[in-house]
Amino acid sequence: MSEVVEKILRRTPLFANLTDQEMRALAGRVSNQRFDRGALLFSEGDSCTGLFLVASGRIRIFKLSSAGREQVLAVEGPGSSFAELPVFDGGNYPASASALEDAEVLFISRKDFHNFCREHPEVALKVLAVVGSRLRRLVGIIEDLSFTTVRHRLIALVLRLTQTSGADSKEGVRVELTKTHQDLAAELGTVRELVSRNLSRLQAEGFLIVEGRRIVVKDVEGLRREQASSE
Amino acid sequence: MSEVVEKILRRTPLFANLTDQEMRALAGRVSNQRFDRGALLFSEGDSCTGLFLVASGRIRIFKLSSAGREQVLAVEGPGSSFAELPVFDGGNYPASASALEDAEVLFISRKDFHNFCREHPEVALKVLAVVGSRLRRLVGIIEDLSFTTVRHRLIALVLRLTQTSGADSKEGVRVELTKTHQDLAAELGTVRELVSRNLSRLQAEGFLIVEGRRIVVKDVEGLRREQASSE
DNA sequence: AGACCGGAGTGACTTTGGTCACTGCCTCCG
DNA sequence: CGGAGGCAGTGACCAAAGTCACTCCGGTCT
Repeated sequence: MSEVVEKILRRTPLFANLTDQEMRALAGRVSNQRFDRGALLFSEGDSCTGLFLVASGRIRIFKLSSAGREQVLAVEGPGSSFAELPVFDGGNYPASASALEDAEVLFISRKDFHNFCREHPEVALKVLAVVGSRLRRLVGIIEDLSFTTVRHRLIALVLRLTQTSGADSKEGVRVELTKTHQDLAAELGTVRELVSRNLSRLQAEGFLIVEGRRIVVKDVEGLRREQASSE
Repeated sequence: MSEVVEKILRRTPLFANLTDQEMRALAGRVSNQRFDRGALLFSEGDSCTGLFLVASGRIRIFKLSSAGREQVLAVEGPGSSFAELPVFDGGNYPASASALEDAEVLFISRKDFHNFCREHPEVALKVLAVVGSRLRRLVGIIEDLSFTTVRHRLIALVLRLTQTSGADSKEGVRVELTKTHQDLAAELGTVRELVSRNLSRLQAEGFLIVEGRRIVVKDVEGLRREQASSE
């Protein structure tokens, strides 16, 4: 197992450039967990036991409202760490985490990671950098929620997908929605119905075609203009 | 000047328990700036030159939308640091900062602070703790924006004020709004008019009395119940 | 095949948020 | 003293967000 763990550690930016020896020391303290799709890794308010690293699959970090609505804060893929922060400020997890797909996750206990950072100042600085980008993302979410509409956010999400996983075809850029409308709603900070309606409206306006869980974007430029005009 | 600077540094949690010698080394690298009420310390997108510490006054960190609306992310008082993060991830400031009151601020350049953290791993860990609570606050803002109404947030703000700066009187708890409705709106993520209207409504419902820029909360328990019922 | 279930689409409606325009009220200042 | 400018309150709208209730569809389990 240890070699596998080391391979994964190498791939995570946090630990990318440790010496072999340091790596081995760290790997020894790491445990390995599996989660089925949909499983809960921890809930908001749980006391923080340590740091997680994603080995495979994707993990969704989210808030749950008392009315049952969800707001996604981040989705972390292989190589990403999460829950770094409660490790340091000693508080509880501020949000919940669940597996978006079957996932493998590495785990380092609070104490072990703490000590490791103390011995390796560069790692602490790396953590700060990672946390910095996390903070930027949160600020971005706040900006979106505070200043824009669901329509705007949906367009942004579609455009992002065309860039990251779009496939050109005769009629436009083909994009797979891997998730349900429910999931999309949680990412956009709204409810299922509004996702559905707004997608329909974009189709009616000729920007894209909805084919079940696949979308063909016919007018990428048009969407860009739409988005820019409401900013 | 150096002694004054040291006194302030002692008061900021980040550097509270350095040795005298370390403190002197740090103090030598710190510069001192004054800002008038309303002055801009930096704007979103500016490249990050270093870390700030508040010596006196309060600093407002906020986002500005293209439509001219503001969303406050944090208000930092004496002893707090801000803009720690861009220092480490090398990016630009993700938000703007202005002085809510006349303020004195200490400044440490990116490079100096970076080096200092490298030499003093405990400081890096402290920074992580500070950043952790910052992240918690941002998550709280997201939660509020995504799940609650303006009314709810306003009630929460009033209740917070009664606790931190409320003065009991015959008719209820007296609270000073030091800021304009415009400012409150920016903190709540809405517009001036809604603050005004919601305050009026709370008054009509008998929870409080508005007397210019002062509020007398007549029914703290009632407000608590209102808030709980919509969560 | 039939039953069931989760996801999706949608009509009708309510509530909330936001905009515009205007009024009135201070306070500061020439 | 009188005007200017900033802040606050409000009525009349309008648009976006959210709710409820239902239908439809496609897969899958038995």
